[in-house]
Amino acid sequence: MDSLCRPDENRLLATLPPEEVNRLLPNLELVTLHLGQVMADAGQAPTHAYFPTTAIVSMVYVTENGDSAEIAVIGNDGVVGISLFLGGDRTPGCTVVHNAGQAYCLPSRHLAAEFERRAVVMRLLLRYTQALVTQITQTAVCNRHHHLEQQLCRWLLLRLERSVTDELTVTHEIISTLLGVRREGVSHEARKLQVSGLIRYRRGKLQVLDREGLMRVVCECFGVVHKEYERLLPAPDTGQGPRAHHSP
Amino acid sequence: MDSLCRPDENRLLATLPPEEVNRLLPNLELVTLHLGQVMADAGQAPTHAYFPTTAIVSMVYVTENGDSAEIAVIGNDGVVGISLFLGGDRTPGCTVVHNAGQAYCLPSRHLAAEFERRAVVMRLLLRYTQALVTQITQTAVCNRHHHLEQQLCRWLLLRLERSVTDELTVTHEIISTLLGVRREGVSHEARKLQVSGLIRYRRGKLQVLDREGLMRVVCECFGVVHKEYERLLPAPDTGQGPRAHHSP
DNA sequence: ATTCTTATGTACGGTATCGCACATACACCG
DNA sequence: CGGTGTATGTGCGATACCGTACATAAGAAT
Repeated sequence: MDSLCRPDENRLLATLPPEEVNRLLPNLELVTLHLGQVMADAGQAPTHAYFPTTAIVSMVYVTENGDSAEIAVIGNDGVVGISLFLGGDRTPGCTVVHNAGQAYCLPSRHLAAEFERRAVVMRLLLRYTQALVTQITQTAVCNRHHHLEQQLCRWLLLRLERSVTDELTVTHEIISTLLGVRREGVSHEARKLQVSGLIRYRRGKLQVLDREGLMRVVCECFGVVHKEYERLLPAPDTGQGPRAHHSP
Repeated sequence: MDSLCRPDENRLLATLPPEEVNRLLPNLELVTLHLGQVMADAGQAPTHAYFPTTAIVSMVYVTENGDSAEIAVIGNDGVVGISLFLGGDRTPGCTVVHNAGQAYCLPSRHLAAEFERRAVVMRLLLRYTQALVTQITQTAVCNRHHHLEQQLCRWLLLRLERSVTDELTVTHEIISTLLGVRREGVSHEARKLQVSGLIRYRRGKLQVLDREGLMRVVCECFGVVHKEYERLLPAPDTGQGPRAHHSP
C-alpha cells in the first residue's frame, strides 16, 4: 500500500482552507476501516465521525423482518456521522463498511465544537448534508419508479465515483442486500450488462469496462445526485491548485 | 375561519424561547397557502421559508417522464425551505401545497441570518433536518419493501398527524401521484380499508375512523418516523397551555 | 330535474420481480 | 492435484402491480 493518505484525499477536508485543516489535524487520526465493520449500529450514538479517504461505507436500514436497503453511499466525498452535528446523536439506520480502506477519524465532541465555532466548517458540512439528502431522495424515487437494471447501473456509478479503482470488490449477493432485491435479480441484470460489454465480473470482483455505456443505461437519478454533489461541493483540486490561495 | 394562528401553532416556532420568537415576529408574515400552489419549483431558489400552521405541503420529485413521488410531508411540525440554511439554495425536487391553510413566512435572508447568529435557532433547525432525513429515508425503505396497503396507511397516518381534523381533503388520484402508483391501486386499497371500517371516503373527502386500526395495518416505517420526530423535536405544549403565555 | 364533470369501481392481460429449488463452476486450501 | 465452500446460472410458478378500457355514480352547474 503506497497510499499517502493526506487529509485532502477526503474531498470535504480538501475543501477546507489550509489553516482550518491544520487546526483540525492534531485531533484527526487516520484509521483503517475493515469490510463489514459496523460504524454506527441502529439507535446507537457514534463516538466518532469519519472522513473516508479510500474506504466506502453505506447507510443501511434493516427492517424488522430482515429486509435491508441502502439509503446512501459515503466515500471520500463525505463524512460519516452527520447526526453528530445535526444534534440527534443517533439514527434509526446503521452504517456499514463495504469497501475496506482508510478514513480520518474525529472524536464526536470535536466535530460538534468545530461545527458550532467555525463558520467555514459549518457551511461545508451543511452543504454536504444537503447533497446527502439529495442522494437519499433519489434512492426513494429510484426504488419507486425505475427498473432493477437501471438501479444497478445507478449503484455501480455511484459506487465507482467513490472508488479508487475500476474494480469493485462485491458479490451479487451483497449488491442484492444493498438494493433490497433478490440475489438472482442482480445476477440476471449483471449478466445482461456483461453481455453488453459494460462490465465484467468473476466471483466477487466486478470491473466497470464502459462507464459511458452505463451512463446510457442508467436512469436520471444518478445524474441528479452527481450534479448536486458537484454543485454543492465543488472539487477543490480540478486543474491547478486547490482553491487558488484565497487567504491574504 | 376562527383560526387565531399564533406563531406557536407551528411546533418549531413553539419550541423556541419567547425572546427568540418575539425577535422574529416583526419579520414573520402570516400567509395563506392555496391548494396546488407550488412553493418551490424544481431547481428554483425559494425567496421565503414557510412555517406551516394549518397548511400541509409535500416535497415531491417528478421524473423526466412525468412519474412523481412524494419524498416527505411537511406540516405544522416543520419548515419549508431547509436548503436556505443548508446553503444550497435550491433542490432538484419541488414543494407543493396539498392542504390549503396558513403558514408563517420568513424572507430567506432572515432565515439564513437567524440560523448563523442564534445557536438556539440553529440547533432546532438542525434537529428538524435530521427528522426530515429520517422521513425521506423511510420513504425509500417503504418504497422498496412494503405493500401498497401499508404505504397507504403510512401516508394516511403521517398526513393525519399534521392535520387539524380527521377528515383529509384528497382524492385517490392525488394520493396515487404522491405514492407514485396507479389511481386504481389506491382505490383498491382504500376500499379494503373502508370495508374494514378503518376509513370512510366519498368524492375527495377521506375520514379516518379508526386510527388504532390503521396502526395495526401500517408497516414499521410510520412508527420509525413518528418516534424520531418526537425524540428530536419534543412537543413543547404537552399537558397544560402552550408554553404558558410568554407574550406580555 | 337534467346535464356535465369528475371521482370511484371493475375487469383483464401484461410484466417485473419474488420465492424457491437446484445446477454449475470458480478459487482457494490442504 | 483434488476437494470444498461459495459465487453465479437457470428454471418455474406465484404475485403485486401496471396499463388500458370502460362502467357507474356523486355532486355541481344549469
